[in-house]
Amino acid sequence: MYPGEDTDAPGQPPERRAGEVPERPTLDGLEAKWGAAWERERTYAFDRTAPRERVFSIDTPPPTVSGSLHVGHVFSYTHTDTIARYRRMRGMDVFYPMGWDDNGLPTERRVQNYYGVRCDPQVPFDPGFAAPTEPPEEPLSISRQNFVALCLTLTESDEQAFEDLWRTLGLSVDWGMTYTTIGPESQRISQSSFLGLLRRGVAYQLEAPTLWDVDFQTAVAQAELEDRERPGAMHRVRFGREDGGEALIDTTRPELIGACVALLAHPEDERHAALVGGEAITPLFGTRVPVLTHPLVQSDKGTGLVMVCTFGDLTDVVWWRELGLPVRPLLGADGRLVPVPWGEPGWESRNPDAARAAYSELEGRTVNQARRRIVELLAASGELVGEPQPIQHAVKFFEKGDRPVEIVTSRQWFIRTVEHQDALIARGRELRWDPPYMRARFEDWVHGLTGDWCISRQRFFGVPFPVWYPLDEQGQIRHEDPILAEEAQLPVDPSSDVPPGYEPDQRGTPGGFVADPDVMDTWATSSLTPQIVARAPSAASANRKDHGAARAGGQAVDDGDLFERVFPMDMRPQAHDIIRTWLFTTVLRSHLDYDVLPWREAAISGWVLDPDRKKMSKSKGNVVTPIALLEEHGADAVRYWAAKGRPGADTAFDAKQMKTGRRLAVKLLNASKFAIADLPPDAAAASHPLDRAMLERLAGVVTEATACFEDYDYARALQRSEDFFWWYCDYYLELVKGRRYAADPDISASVGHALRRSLSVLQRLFAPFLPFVCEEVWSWWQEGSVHRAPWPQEAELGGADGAREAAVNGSGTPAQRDLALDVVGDVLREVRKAKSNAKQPMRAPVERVLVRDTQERLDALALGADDLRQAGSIEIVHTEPGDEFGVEVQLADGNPAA
RNA sequence: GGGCGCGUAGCUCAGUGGGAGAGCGCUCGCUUCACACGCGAGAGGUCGCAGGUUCGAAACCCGCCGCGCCCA
Repeated sequence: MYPGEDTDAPGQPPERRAGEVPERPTLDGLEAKWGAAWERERTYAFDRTAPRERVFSIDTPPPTVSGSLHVGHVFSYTHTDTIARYRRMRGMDVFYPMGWDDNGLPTERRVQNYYGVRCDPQVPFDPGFAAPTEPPEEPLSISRQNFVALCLTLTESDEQAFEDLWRTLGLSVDWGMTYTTIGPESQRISQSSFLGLLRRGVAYQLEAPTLWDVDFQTAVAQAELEDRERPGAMHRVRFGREDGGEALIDTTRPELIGACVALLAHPEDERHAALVGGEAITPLFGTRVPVLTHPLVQSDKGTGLVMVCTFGDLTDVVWWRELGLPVRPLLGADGRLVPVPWGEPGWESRNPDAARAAYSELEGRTVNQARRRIVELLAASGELVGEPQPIQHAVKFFEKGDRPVEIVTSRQWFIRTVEHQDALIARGRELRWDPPYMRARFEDWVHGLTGDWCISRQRFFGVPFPVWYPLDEQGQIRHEDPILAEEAQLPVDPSSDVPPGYEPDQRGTPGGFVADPDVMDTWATSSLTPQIVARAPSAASANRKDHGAARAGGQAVDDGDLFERVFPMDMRPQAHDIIRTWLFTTVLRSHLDYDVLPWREAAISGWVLDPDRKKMSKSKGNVVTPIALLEEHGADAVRYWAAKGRPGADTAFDAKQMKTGRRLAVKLLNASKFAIADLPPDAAAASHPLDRAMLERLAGVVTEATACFEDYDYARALQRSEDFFWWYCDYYLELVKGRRYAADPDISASVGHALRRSLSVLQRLFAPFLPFVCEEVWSWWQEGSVHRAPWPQEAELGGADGAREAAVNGSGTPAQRDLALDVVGDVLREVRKAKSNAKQPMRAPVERVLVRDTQERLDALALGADDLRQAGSIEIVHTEPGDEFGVEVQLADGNPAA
């Protein structure tokens, strides 16, 4: 029960009031109580009038809205929040918005499964459409507009659930600044940036070989690929020659023999030198193909001779481009073999009838089906040499896909990246990386770029390209002559909006226009999160780069100079798995549009692994839901576990750490209650040597924790504070109990002073980690929120105060006082051990203690002997100089115990 | 194949040139006037292996083994 809880109306949390310490403090309910208070008092609101030098801006990762947050999110977002809270207490105005990444394939997939629908752009819009209450057996085909509406509905409820979870976790986000990547502002900025790139020739459209997912039937980007080990087979196939000879090649993709356009050998491979320059003839299809050389051919693989197809893998694309080979595409967008005209130009054959007959066995089949069949055909014709050899090999998959990516020629939008490689490496070196070794991943990725970034997707729930195409008099699309939206129009949906200079009824008519049907890759928008949160002004007609860094020449939209106050931002927190996607693309876009880094620092967090050190994933069934965690342990305890995870390091999920965190939070409640309830009178300064020594130790902790935070080492800051706090509770608080309850205010006031100072500092030291319990204990005796209180400083603890030093007599030098804490602690431990060995309670009286130690340590002991006697219930403490530390304890019952 | 990281007590981890540590778990004890969601005490380690540098190595260097990730 909290103060005032029973008198306030239900649902209305009690107003903050200082000075009341509950009889039985508890952690239960603190999340709801203080979550509501922070909202009411706008504790974390960003002050838009703050000058840039006082702003600390954070480019928070917008979590993908496709179901639920998992414990890995809780982990890394907590790291960011500890930094945000630290900076806020340091007096910074923290710009800390939250976003939701809701556009893109994950949402489409979720909507498909949740409602049992599929998007079919051919289906007309149904204004009265309502989603089925139960997903039907067969997916329902619905229009693009209805599909997008369902996506918006579902993401909205998901986003509310996400926000609730983040509030319960205690993220100190300004919830008045939330954005979504499908929202109008994101669309405007995304389209505006795209148009700028297009005008400057940095974005371009090209009909080209493109990585293609045959299930989603969309282009995908290099960054979205992953290798998966899959079983395959190496087939040795005999090609013919005009002179009747043969050429043997090895391939894992015999189904593409019909698409073969050349054979290649390494230029220095003597074995095939005679063949090079001549021609070979494909089996089954009888097509003549040239035999050429290229340095990328690996002579040690198979026969050293490879076939180049349209297109079996990315290397085929390189060869096709560099050797100027023709195309012979066999694969359709759905991953099946398309009909082709054998015998006609481009599909020449020595025997078109045989080619047609063989191909009829393959046409319309999937890649796998065609592969099985062609192996049978090759075996029957004697052109398969030996048996296929089973192998394990890495196959490229779209990271969200179920079948290997294919390479299909199609018209797509690209952003130039390859020519900026050097500049991007240089940007990566300007950036501060935490931990520093993460930069290697960025450089690896940039060095490995093989093509420009394909940003168009043949999907539905995304930001559309703000582009239409004119139709000529025959109704043919003139792709080379796109009509661009005007800045003032943005955001536009070209499928419903009309381009400048046209009428709506000209859509799809000869001489009229059609919309670009594609949407942007989700990263094409996510890469602009700094611009989105900062509400980047439109570029208008001028391009941004012409106006210099971070100073767009265009008109402000509605937030005036917010952009200039927060951009470039201070920190980008994110996990290491999306360095090649989110981090890379954000650096790229900022470089291209503003010629500047988007942020000063990238703080890279690790993953949460299950106790077997495997990545947590739904398919393994080892996912822990954050809500259950928060309910079981409480937000502060979960945050404690997260904050123990060092920057960049993967961390095993460990509920025991949460129990430890809860223990710490409970300890803070009880220690605060002990210290604050019936506080002794205050003094101008601590006069007792042990009080002063404790404060001096704490000053050292403050210095260290501050340095850790400045170095982004929140975990060590917590560790140092915690180490001190447990010592403080176990030794200091026990030692001073006698003086704390002393009737003489001259004695108790020194403790009163020390307790006030230390508790205040400790509550603030823990505030970034345990925001709920710290706010609770702070509210018992202080005005305002602890999260708006100043970060503690050494000077508060009177450490280096020369005047005060002189005013207090008999408390030794700082070194002697600190030693006194050690020696008193050592002796107390021995006394406790004696009682423990004698199976006596700790309060059991001790008749006599003899301490043998060096004179220096005995002198120090004298400074705290009174407190030692009290804490150990010791009658007399004798000392005896010696070389070795030793303690003899005489318990009051007469039995020597040690 | 290249790169990065990791390997310390049963578990999770801290410790970067000079005493091998913490929490949890385990054993024993204590209803001590803030706290039994507690307190006290104790047991437990050849610091992955091998070599080198050094007066001195868990730490620095070299090699190997194992695990994870990124890239090809």
